[in-house]
Amino acid sequence: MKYLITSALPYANGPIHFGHIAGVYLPADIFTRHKKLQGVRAMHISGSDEHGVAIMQNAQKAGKSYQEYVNEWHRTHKELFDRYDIKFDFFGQTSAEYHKEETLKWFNDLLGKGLIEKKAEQQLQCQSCKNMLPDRFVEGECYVCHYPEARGDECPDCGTWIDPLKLLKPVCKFCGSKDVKAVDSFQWYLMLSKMHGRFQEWFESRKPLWRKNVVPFVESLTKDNLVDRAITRDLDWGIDVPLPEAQGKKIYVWFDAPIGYVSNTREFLKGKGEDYVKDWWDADDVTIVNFIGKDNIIFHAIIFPVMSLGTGFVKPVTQLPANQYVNLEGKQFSKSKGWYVDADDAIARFGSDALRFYLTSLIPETSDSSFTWKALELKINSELANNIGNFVNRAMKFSASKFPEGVPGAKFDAFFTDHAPAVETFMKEYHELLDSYQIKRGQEHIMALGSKVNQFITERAPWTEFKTDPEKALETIAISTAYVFVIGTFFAPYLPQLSGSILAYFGQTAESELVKMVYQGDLGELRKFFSGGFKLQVEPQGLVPKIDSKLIEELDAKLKEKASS
RNA sequence: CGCGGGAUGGAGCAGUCUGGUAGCUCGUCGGGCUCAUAACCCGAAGGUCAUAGGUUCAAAUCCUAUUCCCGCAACCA
Repeated sequence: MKYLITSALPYANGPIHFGHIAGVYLPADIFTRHKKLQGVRAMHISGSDEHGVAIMQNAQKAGKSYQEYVNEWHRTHKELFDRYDIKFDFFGQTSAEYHKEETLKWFNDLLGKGLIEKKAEQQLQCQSCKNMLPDRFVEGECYVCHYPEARGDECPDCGTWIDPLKLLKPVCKFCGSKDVKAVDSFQWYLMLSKMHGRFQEWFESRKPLWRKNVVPFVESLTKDNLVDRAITRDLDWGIDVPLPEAQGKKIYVWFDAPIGYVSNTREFLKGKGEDYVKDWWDADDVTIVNFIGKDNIIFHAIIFPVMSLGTGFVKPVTQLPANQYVNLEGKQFSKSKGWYVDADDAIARFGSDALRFYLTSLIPETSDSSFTWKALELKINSELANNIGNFVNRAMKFSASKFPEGVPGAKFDAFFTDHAPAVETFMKEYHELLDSYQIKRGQEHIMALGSKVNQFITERAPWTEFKTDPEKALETIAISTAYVFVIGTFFAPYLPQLSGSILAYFGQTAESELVKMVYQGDLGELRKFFSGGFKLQVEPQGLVPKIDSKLIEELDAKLKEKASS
C-alpha cells in the first residue's frame, strides 16, 4: 500500500490563515509524516492554484502582471509552510508549462470521448468595460424577492439560485456600469450528466469510508442527476482552450486546479525512475487522500472523480477527509474587516511547536472550531508545557544531576517486562486513530500517555528512593527515560521540533532507523539500544517555553481594536 | 425558502452509525509531594445530554415535530 496525499491547492490570491492551516495543510502534513514513519511509501503533493478571475482583478489592482502576481503569492505561501514545518514532497504552480500539458491531455481526452461538448448559451456582457460577466461578477435585483443586491449566483436574502440572465437591473462588478446586456455566446461543457450512472456506482463504494459531513451532502446533490457545467470562460488569463474556434477562451480554473495534483506529481517524479500514472495515480495499491475544506467537497467528491472516471487516467479519490472551518472567536476570518490574525506574525512569536500543537487541537473534524489567543496560552502552558515538557524535563534533569555517569543497561529491563505491554497497546490505539484520520485525537492520546508517566514518576518518587534505595531510583529513571524516548518518537508527526529536541538526548532524529522501528511498535529494537546503558547526549533543558500572558493580552486587545476600527 | 453541519457539567470537545451504569482536556475547590518550567500527584463539587412527544424492559444514542446557532461551496479551507 502506498499513499498519495494531496492538500487543496491554495489560491494564489491572498494570505493563508489559521483556518487553512488547521483545516487542511497541518492534518495533511501530520498524516504524511505518520505514514512515512510507519515505513509506508507516501508523498504529499500540493501547489498554488493560479488561474481565475479573482486573481486577474487583484493583479490589475496591484499593477502587476498576472504571472508576477501569482509568483509572489506562491513564494509567500511556500515560505509560510516552511515556518510551520509543513512539508510537501512537491509544491508546484498551475501556471507552469507542465501543468498546461497535463490539463490539455485531460481536456482532449474527455473531448474525444464526448464528455466535453460545445453548447450555445447566453451570457451577460458589460457594454462599458466589455468583460463577459461570470455569475459572481454581476449584481442586481432579485427577480423573486426584489432584494436589491442579489448576486449573480444566489440571492443572499431569499436564497434563490439566481439565473444571472434574469437578474433585474444588472450591474457589472468590474467597472460598476449598469450597461449590461445578454449576448449570444458558447462554451464547452463537462457532460457530468452522461456519467451519472458510473458516478453513483463509484460513490456507493465510498460511502462507508467517508465522513458524515461529506456523504449526505454529496448524496443530496447527485441523487437524481448530475448537472453539466461550463468549463471554459472568456478571459485572458488561464490555459487556452485547444481548439481553433475557441479564440480567446480559457479553461475554467476549477477544471484545471484538481489536475494540479496530478501534474505536480508528474513534475516531482520527472527523472526519478517512476511513472506518475502507473506507479502512483493508477497503481493497484495506491490510496489517494485529498485533504480539503468543506467548501471544496463538490469538486473533490463529484467533479474531479467524474473527470477521473471519464478519462480513466487516474483512480478517483479514496479518502476525503473534509474539515469544517476554523473561525476567529466564533466569527469567520475576514482580512478586510480586520478580523484577522497574521499567521506569519504568530509563528514568529510562538514558534512551530506551540502553533502546531494548538492548531491540531482546533482541527475542525466534525464541526467548526474557534481560534482564540487565550486558548492558545492555556493549551500551551497548562497542557504541552506542564504535561509533556515538564515530564521530559524532570526526568532528564534528575537523571543528569543524580546519575551523571549514566544509567546501566540492565536497569532498563523493568521497562520492557512491566511497561512494554501497556506501551504496545498505546501504540496500537495511536496508529488506529491516525489511520482513521482522527488526527486531533491522536495528539490527545499522546497527552494521555504524558499524564500516565507523570503519575508513574510521582508514585515511585525517585527523589525519596534515591535516599533509601539508590538502585531502585536508578531503575525508576531508566523507565522514565524509556518513556521519554517513546514520547519523543510519537510526537514526531505532530511536533517535529520538540520531537527532534527530545530525540537528540538519545543522539537520534526522526529519520533514524531506530526511531522508525519504535514508531512501528518494535520495542525489541529499543531494548537493544538501551542494553548498552544510556548517557544523555545533550544537556537537558526546558523544551517547551511558556507563553507570556501579557503578550497574549496585548495581541487580544490589538485584534479587537483593529476589528472595531 | 432550500441544502448541510451543530446544540452534552463554567469553557472546549468525545460518545450518536452498532440503544444498556454520561467520558476526556482545561478551569474551580480541598489535600499531598518537592525531582521538575509556581510544575506534578490524589480527591471533590458540577450535567434531567436544546425542547416536546413517540418506540423500547432500557434512549444522549432510534422515530416525529419544534427552537436556536453556524455555513452556503460550484472564483475565499
